[in-house]
Amino acid sequence: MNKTKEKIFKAAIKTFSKSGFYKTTMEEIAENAGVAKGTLYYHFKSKDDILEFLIDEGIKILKQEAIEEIGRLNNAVEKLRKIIFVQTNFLYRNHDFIIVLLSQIWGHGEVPRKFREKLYTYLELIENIIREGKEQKLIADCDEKIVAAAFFGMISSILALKVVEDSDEKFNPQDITDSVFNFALKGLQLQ
Amino acid sequence: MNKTKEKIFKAAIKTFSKSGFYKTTMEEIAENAGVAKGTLYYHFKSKDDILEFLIDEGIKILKQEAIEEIGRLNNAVEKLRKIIFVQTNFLYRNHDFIIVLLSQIWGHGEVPRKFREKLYTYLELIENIIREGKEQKLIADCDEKIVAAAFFGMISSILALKVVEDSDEKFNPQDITDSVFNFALKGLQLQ
Amino acid sequence: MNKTKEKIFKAAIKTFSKSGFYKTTMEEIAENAGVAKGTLYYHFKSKDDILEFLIDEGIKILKQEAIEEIGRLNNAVEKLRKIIFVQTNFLYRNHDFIIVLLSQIWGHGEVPRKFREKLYTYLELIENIIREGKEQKLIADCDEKIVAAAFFGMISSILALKVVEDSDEKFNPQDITDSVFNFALKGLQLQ
Amino acid sequence: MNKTKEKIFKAAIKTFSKSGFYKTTMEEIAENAGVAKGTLYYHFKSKDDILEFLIDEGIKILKQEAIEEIGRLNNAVEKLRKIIFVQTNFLYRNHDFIIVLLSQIWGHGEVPRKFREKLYTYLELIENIIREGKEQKLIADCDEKIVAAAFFGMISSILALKVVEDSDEKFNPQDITDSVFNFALKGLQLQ
DNA sequence: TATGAATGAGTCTTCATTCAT
DNA sequence: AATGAATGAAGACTCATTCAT
Repeated sequence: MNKTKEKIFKAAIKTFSKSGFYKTTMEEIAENAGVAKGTLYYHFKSKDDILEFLIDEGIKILKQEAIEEIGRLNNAVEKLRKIIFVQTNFLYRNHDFIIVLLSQIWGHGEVPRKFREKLYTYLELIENIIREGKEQKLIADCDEKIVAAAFFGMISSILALKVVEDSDEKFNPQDITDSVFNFALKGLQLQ
Repeated sequence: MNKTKEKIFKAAIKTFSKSGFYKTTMEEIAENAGVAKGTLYYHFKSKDDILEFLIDEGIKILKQEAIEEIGRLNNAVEKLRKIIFVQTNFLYRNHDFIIVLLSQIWGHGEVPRKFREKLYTYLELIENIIREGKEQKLIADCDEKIVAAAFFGMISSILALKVVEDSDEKFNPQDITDSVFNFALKGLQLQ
Repeated sequence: MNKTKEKIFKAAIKTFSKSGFYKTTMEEIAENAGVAKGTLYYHFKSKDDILEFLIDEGIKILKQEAIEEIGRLNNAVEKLRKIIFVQTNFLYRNHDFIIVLLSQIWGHGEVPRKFREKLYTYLELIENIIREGKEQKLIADCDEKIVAAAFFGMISSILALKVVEDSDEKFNPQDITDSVFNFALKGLQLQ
Repeated sequence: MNKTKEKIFKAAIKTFSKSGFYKTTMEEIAENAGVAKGTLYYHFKSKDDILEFLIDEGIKILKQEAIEEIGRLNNAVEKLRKIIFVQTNFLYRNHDFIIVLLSQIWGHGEVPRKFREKLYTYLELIENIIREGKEQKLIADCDEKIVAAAFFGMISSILALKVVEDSDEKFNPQDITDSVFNFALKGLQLQ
């Protein structure tokens, strides 16, 4: 990704998350990127194309980070803790990305469907860990697909609802990871 | 809500969930409702107004159902199980609503913020139950806000991702409720 | 064709012939028609659609006039004289139309091809007369298709080149008809 | 005309005739010429300039060929036959040129007017021959301007309508010349 | 209550042209 | 001589909204 394209990329994420995809105009993106409107079209086919590129790129990076961190571990439970941290941390650093993503993946249309497909490639990582954990007798019987969806939705909601709202100082990736890990692994119920 | 207004209301939910709020035109809503475009403006101030009405109505009903079901119970854990069921069941019956909601609540803008405020009135129900459970020594120490957000995101994601995608016959509200309840209360880890 | 559509129709012909199809803006057409830009799109799908409608309509009228006038006659040579007059007269009254038509029918593209197809339905009238004349032993052996194309091109050129250029008072439909008829029937050569 | 300029020239004719002047982009011309977009501007002032150059060049060559061929003859009727052949043959070899020309010379605008002026210098050749023929008592009384326009329109139409459409094997310059000559000199009417 | 023709502000997109290299 | 990234003016088109009937 060359210099100009990256400026556009960053401006687009910021602007989409601030105003939403549809209320964002190409004019605005160009302004925020410090280039002329026509330049956007030199680097991207269309406004839709910017969105797709942005979601592609985001999920790709999230997946890469997850794969790298998980690779070194053997224990499925430890992998889960790690993946919670990676996702939390990534969304914490890129909360604009998660806002854009969450605004675009729902619905019956062709576009949200396409974006969900991309997301699934990430969810599969989680599913695999769950499956592994069940084989290792570390994780209880459950439907991996449901659990993967639950993980994604849980973390994203927490981050998107919270990050957007308050800027609570104690609201940091490590604390959230701990909360979510406890919740997800041990459950809420006192034994 | 009179007959015509209800026709519009239903057409709007269906159309928003199918094409998204922005790609949906007033023309389309009118067509699907079987009325003329002008009629929409007799019953609603604007397109935004239809959306707001629709989200208001949805959250109001979800809350009502939850309050009714929970009212009879004392045990916080049972209340949680119930609320999982109510939300699952509601979203199962009204998956178009959750699609619309999930597409609109994220972002820094004034509109998503307004909708989040409405959602919070529902999340508070969950927070209260958690708090109650902690007092009853049934539920472990945790951050209620985070847990409420987690519950909402978890269930919504499962429903929105699944319902839209496959039409798995065994994918029914009761099974999902059980899965989610087990997951949330006992955690994934084998003891 | 209702009142508004007709206003647009007339403004479009005038504007296209003055500035050419591509240099004409929808704004201009709207101004000349005395309506708002959006109104154009209420009555026509697109700028291309206006052009197509206009060419359809023009050729339809030209054909109707020709058929009406020819119907009463039996002699193929008289029919030819009549058709020369009809075409000359029509183009004289609608010189803006012929300018638009002649600017659009050439080329390998899909659009000019479509317009030529429409024109052919008129040229067939001429071909039939030629064929008839040959059967009646009034007209010499020749290729009808070539002659029909020649007739059309000859008359159109004269009208388009002349009408546009000078406003010669003696330049009237009847005189041109006589010239063309003499030229076409008797040829240039002195016997 | 150097090598690069000629590549551009040829690419331009081909592309203009294929897509029309307005739908043709500088990008396309550059691609078809195998050069970069900027290079077009090294050799031509603008897109309009390419068009003008191309029409200038075409008419210049047509005129040159006509003058050369006619020069050797004395008889006006033979000159006419020759000029029909030259024009037919030229347009047959350069049908892309005639398509471009015919698409650009009509209309009230400044540009088509300018191109018509260029065309007139060719039409004058025909007018002169007619005038000469009348003096030689070989050609009947007629309006030279009208006849010249008729000749041009007739031949161009035949070529442009036919050449573009079918690739009839018997459709060759010599046969067309014969048809047109017979038609123009002796007329259609059986004596 | 309901209609639908008309509106015009707002946007995406195209593309000829420029210019530093 | 040639390149191609960058520009921004211009234009087609959309669509929420209005209003006379």
